[in-house]
Amino acid sequence: MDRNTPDLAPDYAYDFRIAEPRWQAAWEAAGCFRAADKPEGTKPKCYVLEMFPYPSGKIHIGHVRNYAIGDVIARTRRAQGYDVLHPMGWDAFGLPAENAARERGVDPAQWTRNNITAMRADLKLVGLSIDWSREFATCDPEYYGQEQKLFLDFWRAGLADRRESAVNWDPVDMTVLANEQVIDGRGWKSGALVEKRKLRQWFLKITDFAEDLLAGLDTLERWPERVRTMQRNWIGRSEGANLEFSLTAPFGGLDTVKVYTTRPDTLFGMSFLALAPDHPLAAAVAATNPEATAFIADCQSTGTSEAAIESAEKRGFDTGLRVRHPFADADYPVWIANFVLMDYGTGAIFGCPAHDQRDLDFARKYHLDVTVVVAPADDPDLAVADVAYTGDGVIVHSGFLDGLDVKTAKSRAIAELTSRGIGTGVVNWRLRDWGISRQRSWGCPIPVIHCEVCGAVPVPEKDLPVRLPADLSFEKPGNALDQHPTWKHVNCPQCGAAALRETDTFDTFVDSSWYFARFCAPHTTTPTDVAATKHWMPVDQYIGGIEHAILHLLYARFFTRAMHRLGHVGVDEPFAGLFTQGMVTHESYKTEDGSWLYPDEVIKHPDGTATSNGRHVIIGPNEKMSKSKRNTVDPSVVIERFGADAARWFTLSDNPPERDVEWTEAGAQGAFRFVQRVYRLAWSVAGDIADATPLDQATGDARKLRQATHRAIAGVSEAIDGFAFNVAIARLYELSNAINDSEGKTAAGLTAARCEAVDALIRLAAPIIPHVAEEAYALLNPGTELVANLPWLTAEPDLLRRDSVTMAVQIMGKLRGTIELAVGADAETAIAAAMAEPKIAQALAGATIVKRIHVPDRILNFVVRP
RNA sequence: GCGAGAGUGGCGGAAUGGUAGACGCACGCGACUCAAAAUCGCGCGUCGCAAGACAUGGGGGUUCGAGUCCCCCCUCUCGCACCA
Repeated sequence: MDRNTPDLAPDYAYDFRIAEPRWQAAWEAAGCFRAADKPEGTKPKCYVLEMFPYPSGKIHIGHVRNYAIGDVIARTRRAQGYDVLHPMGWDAFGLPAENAARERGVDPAQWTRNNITAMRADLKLVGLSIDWSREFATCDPEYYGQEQKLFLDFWRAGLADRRESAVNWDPVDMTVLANEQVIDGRGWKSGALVEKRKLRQWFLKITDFAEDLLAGLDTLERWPERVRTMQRNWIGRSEGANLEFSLTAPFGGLDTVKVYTTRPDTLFGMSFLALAPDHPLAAAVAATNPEATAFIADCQSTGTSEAAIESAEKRGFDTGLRVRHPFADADYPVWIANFVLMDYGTGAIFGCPAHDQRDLDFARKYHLDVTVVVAPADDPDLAVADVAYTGDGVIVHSGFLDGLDVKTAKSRAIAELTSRGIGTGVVNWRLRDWGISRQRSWGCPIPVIHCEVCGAVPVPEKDLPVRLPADLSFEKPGNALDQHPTWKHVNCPQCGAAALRETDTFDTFVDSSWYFARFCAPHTTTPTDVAATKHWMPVDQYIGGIEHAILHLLYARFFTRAMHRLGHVGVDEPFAGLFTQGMVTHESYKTEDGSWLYPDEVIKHPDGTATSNGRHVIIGPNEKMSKSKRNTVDPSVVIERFGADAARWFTLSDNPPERDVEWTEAGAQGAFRFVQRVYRLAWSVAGDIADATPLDQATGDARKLRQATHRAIAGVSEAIDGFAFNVAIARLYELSNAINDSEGKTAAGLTAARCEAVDALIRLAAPIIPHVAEEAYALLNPGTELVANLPWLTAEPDLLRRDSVTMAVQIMGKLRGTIELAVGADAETAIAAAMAEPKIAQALAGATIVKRIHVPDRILNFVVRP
C-alpha cells in the first residue's frame, strides 16, 4: 500500500489492487456481459446505454459517475433475469481534435486514436459490465460510411435539401465560428470582429416531423417531465395568422410585407412594423440608403446566437416606408429591428407595444405610440408604462373586435383577414430545420459531388465510404479538407466531367443521432441490422447529462423517425427511459496573482484557509470541473489510491444522481472504509457453520436481524428502481450496521441469520461495488458461482410486516407525544391509548375536542377549542 | 432576453400532505493501543438548566396538519440551434 491509501488491519484486509483485476478478468473469461445481436430464448431484453463520451484524452470523474449509474442498472437488470445490452463507443469527431492539430501540429486522427486508447484503459479500470466487443468510434470509416448511406437515403426520400443560411465568419482565421467561439462579437482566438456570412448548406427537414415529435413526447412516460417540457417549448407550436400589409407605395419591386403573429386580436394596437435585418425588404432599402446598410451591418456583428440577439439592447432603423393597416384607415412606419429573427415566422412582425414586452421596450426607446387594446377585467382603464399586459381581457378600441375576449377575438380577426383575402390562420413552429453542414475537416464527409452540369450528385454507393484523407495540413487558416491539394478533385459520377467534392462535413450531432441503433449490430455492412434493432430498440434506459436535454435528444428522436420511415429501424422513439444526471463539481483554487491550481497542489488547513508552497490560496466556489480552472480530479489517480469500488460507491453515495455532486477527499475515504467493511463482515461469518435452528424459526434478535435483512432487500430494490442510489446506499449502511450490532448477541438462529444478512449485503451491494462483492462471496462460497451470475434477491413479505407501530399524537397539528399500537389498530383504540398518555391528557385538560382525525398507523390529531 | 430546474443542520442529503433531519461525512468525548491508523461505544439543528420554544431561501395562501400543494419575490444552475 502506498502512503496515500489508508492503513488497514492486516488479517482480514481486502486488497483491491489484487482483487479488482482478478474479477475483471474472471468476468471477461466467463463472457458475462456479452450480448447476442439477435438473442434466442425467452428472456426479456433490456438495453442500457450511457451517452457515449467524446475522447478528450482522459476520463473525468463525471464519466465515472455516468457509467457507474448505468452499470448499476445494467447489473441489476441482469440479476433480475433480463438479457442486457450495455455497449460503449466514442463520439470521436469534433472541434477539439482540429484545435489540437492547429495548436500543436498533431494529426487529428492520431490524436483522437491516442485519446481513445488512453480513455479505454482508464474506463476498463472501473469494472463496468460492458460488452466491449461492440465498441466503435464515429471516426471509423465503417461507421461514418454507413452514416453517408443514411444521408443519401434521407436525401432520396426528400428529407434533406440545400439552402442558404447565415454563419459566424472570422475574417482573420478564415473560418466559421461556433457560437461559443464568438465572445462579445469577436473571434475567440483572432479577436477579429465576426461577420455574418451566408453559405449554401445542407439541411435535414426535422420540421416535417414537428407535429409527430411533439405528440410523441406524451408517450415518453419514463422521461423527466422537465425534459419533455423543454422539448415542447423548443418545438414551440403556436397558432396564429399570416397576413399581408400593403406598402403605401411599392418599393424595390415589393408592394406587400408578410407578417406572422400569434396575436391577431391586437392588430388595432399596432404602432409599427419591424423587419429582420436580413429581410429582403430591408436589403432593398439598404441598396439605396447607406445609413440602412450601416445599421444592418451593425446588427450582423451581434452573431447568430439567439441568446446574443435577444439580450442585446433593442435597436431599430426607420426606413421611411409606411404600411396600411388591414382594417383601420391608418398607416404605420416600417422599421428594421435587431430583435426580429429571419428564421422565425416570416421575418417581419407588427409591433403592438401595449401587449408585447419587446415591442414595448422598442416603442419607448423610439417614442412610438402605445395603444391599449386589451382591458383586463380587474383594471378596465389599464395604462401601460414599462410592463406590457399579456393577459386575458376584453378587446377595446378595436372596431369590430370590441367587447370580445382574447380567444374569440383571435378567431374573429383571422376570419376577417381570410374573407378579405389578405391573411389566413396558420400553425407555426419555433423549431427550424436542422443545418448539418460544417466547414470542418475532422468530421464525416458529406457524400456529394458538385458538377457544373449535373448539379449536386450523390456519391454512388459503390464509392462509399468517402474517406477523409490521411494527410491533412493545418498550417494555413481555413478548412483543411477544402485546401487539400487533390482530395476534392473528382469526376462527376453522372457525366464524367471534372467536378468537385463537397468539402463540408456533418455536424457531429449527426454522428450521435443513430449510434444507439448501430450498437445493436455494430459490424453489419448496412447502417443497421433491422432484425437486431427490432430486438433491442428502443433503448430501455438512456443516461446522460441534462445539457443534452434538447438538441441531442431531439435530433436522435427525429433521426429515429426518419430511419423508421426508410426501414432501418422498427421504432419511432429511440429512448423509452431517460435519466439525466448532474455534474461533478469541485472547489477551485487560485493564487493571489490569479493563476489556477490543481487540488493536489493545495494544502488545506483546519482553520479553513489553504496554502500552496507556502503561498496563500483563494478557495473558489464549487464549480463544474473544467480544465481551465484546474478543479479536476483524475479518476485514474482516485482508483489507484482507493480502488474502483470506492470510486463507484462515492460517486453514487453522496447525492441524488440527478443533482450535482461535489468531489471530496473525505467522501472517497469513507467509501474506501465501507468497501473494507463489507469484506470484514464476510470474514466475521466465514468460519461459522449454520447452526441447528432453521432460519424460519429465528426468534428475538435473530428475527430482528432477519427483518432488517429483508427490509434492506425491499428498500435497496426499490431505491435502485427509482434511481435513488444514495438511498440504496443508506439502506446498505443500515443493513451493515444491523449485522454489526448483532455481533456477540445470542438468539435461536442468529448464526444463520447473520450468514443470510451478509449474503444479502454482498449481493445487494454488488451492482455498485462488484469487485469486493465477488471477493467476499468467494470467501464464503469458494469455487461456486460469480456474483455477476447470481439472481436478484426478493424479500419475504412475512419479514417486512411490522409487529407494532409508533404513532404520533398531535393537538392542533403540533406533536404532543407518541403511542405504541398494534398494526391496523382502529380509531377508538388509538384515542384510548392517547388519553392514557399523561402528557397528552394534560395537554387536553380543560379544552373541548372539536374533531379527532385518525389516519390508521400514521397519525392521531385532536382539534380543540380552549 | 426567453425556456427549464434547484434551494432542508458545519457539509452531502432523507422524508406516499401525517413524529423534519434517515444514512453518510466532519467534529467532540470515551474504549482498545507504548503510539498512530483501523475498529468499537456515546454525543452532535438553534436557543434553553429544564419544561419548552423556534427551525426546510424570503413573504403570503389552502389544510385538522405543508419541506411537500398554490401565488409573489430572492439566489444559484442548465439550455438557447456551428462545443460536445
